[in-house]
Amino acid sequence: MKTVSNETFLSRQANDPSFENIWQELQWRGLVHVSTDEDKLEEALAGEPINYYCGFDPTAASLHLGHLVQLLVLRRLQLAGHRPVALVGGATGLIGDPRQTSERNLNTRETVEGWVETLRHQIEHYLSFEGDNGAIMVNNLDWTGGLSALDFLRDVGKHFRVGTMIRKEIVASRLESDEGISYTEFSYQVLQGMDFLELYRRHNVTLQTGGSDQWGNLTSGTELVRKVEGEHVHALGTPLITNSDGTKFGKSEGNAIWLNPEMCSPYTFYQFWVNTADADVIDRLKVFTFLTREEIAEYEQKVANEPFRREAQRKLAWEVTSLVHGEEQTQRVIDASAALFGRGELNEIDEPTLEAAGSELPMATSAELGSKMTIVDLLVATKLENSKSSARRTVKDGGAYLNNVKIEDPEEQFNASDALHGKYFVVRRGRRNLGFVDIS
RNA sequence: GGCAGAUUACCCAAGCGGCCAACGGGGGCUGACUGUAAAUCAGCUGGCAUUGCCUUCACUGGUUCGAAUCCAGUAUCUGCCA
Repeated sequence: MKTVSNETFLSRQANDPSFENIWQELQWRGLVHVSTDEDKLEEALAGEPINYYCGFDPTAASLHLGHLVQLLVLRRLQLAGHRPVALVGGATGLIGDPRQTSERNLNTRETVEGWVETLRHQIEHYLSFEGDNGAIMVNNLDWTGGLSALDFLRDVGKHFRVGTMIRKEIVASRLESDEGISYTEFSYQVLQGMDFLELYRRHNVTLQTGGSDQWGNLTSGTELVRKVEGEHVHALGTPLITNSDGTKFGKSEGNAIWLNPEMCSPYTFYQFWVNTADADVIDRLKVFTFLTREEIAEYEQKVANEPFRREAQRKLAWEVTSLVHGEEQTQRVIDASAALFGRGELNEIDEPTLEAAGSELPMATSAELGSKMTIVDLLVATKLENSKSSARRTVKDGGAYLNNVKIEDPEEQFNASDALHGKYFVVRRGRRNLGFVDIS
């Protein structure tokens, strides 16, 4: 989706000029958790443009919010004049980095190939490919795909000490767990190290960024470049984004917040941000928006003085949703949210507005329902519930609403005469989970 | 290659022949209270044609009136030995 208008959109982004340099700004935004020699890195980033990279492994059909943090770090550095190299892990995605919990199931080559393409398109949306420091896109399969196992062991393996490798935090914890770790996943850090070396040689890349959970893999690269090329290159690890209440950031209803609108609707995406807790909203503005230090300070005041207005949450949701889905789409979901969450009566909303709002929600049509329907049928058809058992439970709990009216009888039948404008139902589960049914 | 042990629902984890759709905790959902926030308290948390039935305790087969629980084989993992 790289278009001219995308470049226009990107051209409106800017770093905060009140900072002495980009390093200072990254620190203030809370984006630096660990790094190699801090003074030298700050110096490098404050000086002549450098080339830097971040890798994205195709382990799913879309990037998610964790990746967005990395994309924004890439973009902020690009805005500071440096050249980003975005790496898609066509090779590393075939292996999978070790996770804390358990060994991964390998995906097929075809699957990974497909995901490489979708990730590529997603990444292109966030970086500028124009101008002196236009981004470069690479795939690590290009330099590993043709490498024989023997060459790999002789040319690369020799530089890696097993003692160092097993001391990496993630490897050590997996070794100690009941699960253990396969040779495949154990080798992941070698592949990532190779990437840094390769990019240093091809594009003079001297900095790798990534999540702090990737720290072991990042240093694997800096060490390899030092051993082979005698050069001290840099690594920067961003902190894990956490919620103040201890829950995992970036999930809604147990599902990841994906950047792909097919996998997470813009409406759901927007709602996710609007629901950010007061205690977290300022941190989120720093990480996920280009608002300046001064602007964020104003929102901090607003959260402190009149939290019930939720202005910081609304601003955050607007900024991030338009970054990912565009302003036009964002305006549509805001209008939908206003109509459906409004205090007013649903049947006072005019038909076009209601229809537009509904189209942003999980939707069902009469084709999926009979002429007679119960609240249980409607909850399941709109996918607000996975099963009738679970829908019945919600009704029993008192959390089921049809057109803003609580429904307490799971057997009660509804038909067109109960619908808004004779054809629409707004189905709700709990306080804020909405679905839409069109029976026209 | 040898020996010993493990495999339970989203995660951790109990159960060791019937009282097991399976204790407990985490997570999640819903309600009360609210500001589409947090905290707190309460209920719920396999499916369906819901007073009943069906599928589930790694997999396949067996013993038994009856198995998550016993036996055999298979797979995967862990530890020790080689």
